[in-house]
Amino acid sequence: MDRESLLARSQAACAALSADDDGLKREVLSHAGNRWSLGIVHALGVGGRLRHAEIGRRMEGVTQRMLTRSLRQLERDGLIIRYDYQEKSPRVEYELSATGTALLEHMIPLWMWVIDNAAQFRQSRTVFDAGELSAEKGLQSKK
Amino acid sequence: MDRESLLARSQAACAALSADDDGLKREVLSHAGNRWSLGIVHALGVGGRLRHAEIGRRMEGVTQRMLTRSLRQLERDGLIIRYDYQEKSPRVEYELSATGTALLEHMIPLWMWVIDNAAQFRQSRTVFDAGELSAEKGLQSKK
DNA sequence: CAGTATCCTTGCGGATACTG
DNA sequence: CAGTATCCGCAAGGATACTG
Repeated sequence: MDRESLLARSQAACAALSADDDGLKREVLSHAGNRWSLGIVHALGVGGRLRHAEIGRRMEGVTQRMLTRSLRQLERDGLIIRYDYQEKSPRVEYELSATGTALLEHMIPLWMWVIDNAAQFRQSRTVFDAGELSAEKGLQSKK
Repeated sequence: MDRESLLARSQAACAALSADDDGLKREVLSHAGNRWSLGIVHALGVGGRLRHAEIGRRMEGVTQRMLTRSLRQLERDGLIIRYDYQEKSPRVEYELSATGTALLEHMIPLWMWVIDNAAQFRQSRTVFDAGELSAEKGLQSKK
């Protein structure tokens, strides 16, 4: 693709967006970026209404604490709804809210593209501090 | 919106996505979630090709260190391109790559929706540990 | 100007134990 | 089962000073 059309396209892309909203976007991203949030939304999107433990079962590696935390956060964000049956052997279910569903839907085109371009991202990991000082010195033993 | 169509829509939304890709999605999110990355991509989307300092000027509050870090990360991710003019009074410019532009474009519909639904997100901040123990006790003095 | 080099704070995320 | 309550490590992010 040539530079010019590239520039034109990206500017067109941004025409509708103001920098003022960056904070807002980052906030949304941080919600989804909360390590488990995205998986939970996805699980609820597929599974409908699920119990706490069932969600946990679908998410390899999550601890109870982080699951509860993430669910609470998502609830506060208005993305999911919590149903507490008030039974004495606890029974709580979660479900995507209308907002949560809409968010999920609006992410689809992005994910589709991401998956198609997976190769672009696979190799790069957040390195940051490492490599800052040793980029070509051969890696020092980590420990 | 009634529950049933909601469920149907969310399931349709997920039909194309497998859980296996969640790691990948989170990786992409984490790139964009790097506090400044999104703003940089946005700035470059609007501004075209910009110098280091010019980007810094457009991003209220960023430190040199974080700016350089984020730029390097984005470069490693293949989202931006770095042009070093090798002049003795340093002159470096950055520009969105084809991949970066495409990513930006694919995010537009999402941001449009987010902005329209800003009210949903404005109030909720990541609280996590705070409020875990005091949700309704009245907030304790922070500091 | 465009970075490095250091040092430091914050808080996310994990491990584990306990409870109604 | 669905949480709380603690404790902890580590990486992100910031502040500041210095350099080619």
